[in-house]
Amino acid sequence: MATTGTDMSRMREMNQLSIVWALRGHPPSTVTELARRAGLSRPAVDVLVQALVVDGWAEVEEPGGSSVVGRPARRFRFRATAGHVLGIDIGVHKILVMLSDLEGSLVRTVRRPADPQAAPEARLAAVDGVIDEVLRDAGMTPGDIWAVTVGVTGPVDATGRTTLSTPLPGWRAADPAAHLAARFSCPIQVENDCKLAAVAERWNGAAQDADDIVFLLAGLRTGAGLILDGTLRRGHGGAAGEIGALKAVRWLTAPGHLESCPGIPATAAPGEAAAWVFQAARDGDRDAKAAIRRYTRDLAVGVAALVLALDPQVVVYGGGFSRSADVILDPLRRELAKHCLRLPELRASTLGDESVALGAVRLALDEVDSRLLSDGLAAPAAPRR
Amino acid sequence: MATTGTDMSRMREMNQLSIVWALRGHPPSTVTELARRAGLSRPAVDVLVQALVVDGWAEVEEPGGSSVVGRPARRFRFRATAGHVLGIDIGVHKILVMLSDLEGSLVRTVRRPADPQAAPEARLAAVDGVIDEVLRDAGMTPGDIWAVTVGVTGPVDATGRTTLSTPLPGWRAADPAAHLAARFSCPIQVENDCKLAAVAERWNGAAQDADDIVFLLAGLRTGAGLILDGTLRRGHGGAAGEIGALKAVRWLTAPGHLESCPGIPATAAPGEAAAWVFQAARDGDRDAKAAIRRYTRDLAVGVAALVLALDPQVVVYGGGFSRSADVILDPLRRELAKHCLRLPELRASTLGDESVALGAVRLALDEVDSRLLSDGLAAPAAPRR
DNA sequence: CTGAATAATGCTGAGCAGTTTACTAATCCG
DNA sequence: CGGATTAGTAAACTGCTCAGCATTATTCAG
Repeated sequence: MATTGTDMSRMREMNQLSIVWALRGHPPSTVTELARRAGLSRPAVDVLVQALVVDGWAEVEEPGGSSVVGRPARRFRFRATAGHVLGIDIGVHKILVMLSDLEGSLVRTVRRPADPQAAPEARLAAVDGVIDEVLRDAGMTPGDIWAVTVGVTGPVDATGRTTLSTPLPGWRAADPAAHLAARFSCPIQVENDCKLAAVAERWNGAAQDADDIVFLLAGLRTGAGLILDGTLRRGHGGAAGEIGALKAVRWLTAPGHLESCPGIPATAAPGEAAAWVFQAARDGDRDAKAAIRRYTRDLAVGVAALVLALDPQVVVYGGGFSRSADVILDPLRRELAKHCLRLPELRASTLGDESVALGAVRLALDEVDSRLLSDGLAAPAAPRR
Repeated sequence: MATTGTDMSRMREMNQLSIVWALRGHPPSTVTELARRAGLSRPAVDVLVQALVVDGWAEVEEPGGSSVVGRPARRFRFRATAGHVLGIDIGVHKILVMLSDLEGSLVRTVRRPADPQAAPEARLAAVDGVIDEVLRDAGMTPGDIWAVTVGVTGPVDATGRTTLSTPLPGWRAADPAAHLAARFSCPIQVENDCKLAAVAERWNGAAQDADDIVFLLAGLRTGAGLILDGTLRRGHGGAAGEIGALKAVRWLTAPGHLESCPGIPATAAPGEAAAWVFQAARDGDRDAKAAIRRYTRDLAVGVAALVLALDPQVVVYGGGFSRSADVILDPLRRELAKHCLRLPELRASTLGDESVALGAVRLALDEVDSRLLSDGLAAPAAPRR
């Protein structure tokens, strides 16, 4: 614990930050309200917030129709558009780019299908194209972006590479951070998709109230992201949550139970077989229900391992299959109960397939915040690496 | 992130704390050295440290034989004896109580064997006896103790009970925190033994350099404690690390491979069978080596689950069997390699069976520190709950 | 033994940030 | 139009840190 000494300029910086924190996430506020929220006196807040306005971090909203007696107060608002961040999901089948302001409001979202077989260079070129489109639509340049976070499939090491394993063809040698660094001078972060989705569910999704979360990204592949004590846990080498690699955990073969269900029309594409099974189960099909039971039985072993290892409050079921959570959660819960000491809540994702990109946005915003805390508030500007 | 406003008195408090932090863990220091460490000016440090001396947090060491030219500097030292904490290990076979000063130096350690069959009341009475002995030897009263942490076997919930499971007879209904609260008015914490041992290994043991640690408490029972990003993780219900409850993980039966090893003398007590096998393996006995292989094969499944779930930097092998780590680590490492994506370092505990009590001391000290950070430095006194 | 050299201490004034208090300004309502 | 109410603002005050300089205690050379 390295408590470091403080002088008065640092104190002012901290107080200015506390005003920023009091402004954000609230409707436009009067000086009095800010003073109460930040625990400072009115005159002090007045001076600080004026400085924030001058620097461009805040803006005044001239008083509207105030229905109370007395002199109407100026209301100050955090200038969320002072900076923007990008959250990018590079998936096997799609590329999703989100542009967000500093408060997390999405300015622009563009989704493009991707060729599952595309080589890394082609995939990254496609990403560049989507980014260009987003920036053009928003009238921005790369210099306006303060942080970029990219979600990819597979465990991500400290350099932003996925050297251990990934289903994206050729991707083990790819270096998306280096690729983006050529265009963006701001901090660039690459992160595993499951981890980002977990972050998103805690931010805006199904687990906003929980501090200990296991997120399952369930689809034709299965992965997990872990949030403990409110913070994403990556593990020493960035490979936390890769319980699916354990042979005793049948995550690799679990979705096969769905695809091998009797009755699937021969015309169904590989990705559609599972959806057919889920629909059939909803309609009461016995074979489909049995297939789901087999799927959840295999899935539950790995989930139980995570639950027993981490004792989370909530397990969020997300990913492509989460649309069919209505027919999966109950069987899964029953299977889990057989293994666990204490059963956590089991919830369905509310963010669907936008969770990865949303989590990327959140992590990029966190990066901006941590720069603010360490470097203080100079006039708003894109941080450099 | 609730950044709160700061005024000048709070700033002084923080600076005083930063002086305390700069004093602790260093040899007696001059004002100049403190100023450098705390990032403050000499005059400021001078005033602050004098106040600390007046309040009893620090003491002056009159200059000894200084061999340098010039006026000899006063040297200040953290008054570690201003307060003390207790770390208590309530084991199945032993009770271990450690009295430590605020710097973590052990003042007094007393170990007593315990009856494995003792009922909770008898066990707690025995604990009281050991505590009395420790306090008497040190010339202290319960009022001199600032924090108490107790280690017990089994997952501990938020109230300090072990309602889920524990091998201590009748202990599920026991409430050691309430029992101790009758005598101590300071904060009392109950924690799982594996978790405490993990804390100790990071503090003073085999994993001081690591932030992500899986600690194995291996003996006739097997358990785990997790440290992630430098902090003990308890899980939402305090049951993190209980991977041994998973049926696919054969931790319950793993030690049986050792006890059923052919060649064990019939005279050996149950607890000594394992030790005999380890010694026989050292001497080259094939059966013993095979038994160890079977043991590590079963152990490795659960360890691999933890490693894959958390991706730690280090796995520490501790507990009763850790004395025989020389014949266990290599086979275990080989088995682990079969399961894991990335093999963490595997190390033997250096604290042996004192780790639980030491971890309890560390957690009690952490409790004191967090009180200091939140309540500030009044004159040193035992905090109340 | 004395005085120069050295290094730490202690003191004083300047500067800065936030608080308190009192006063002025703007609006609503009767 | 005046009183009530609330917001903004100026001045005095407190408390803190810092820089610089005088003071003090010690060593060492002559």
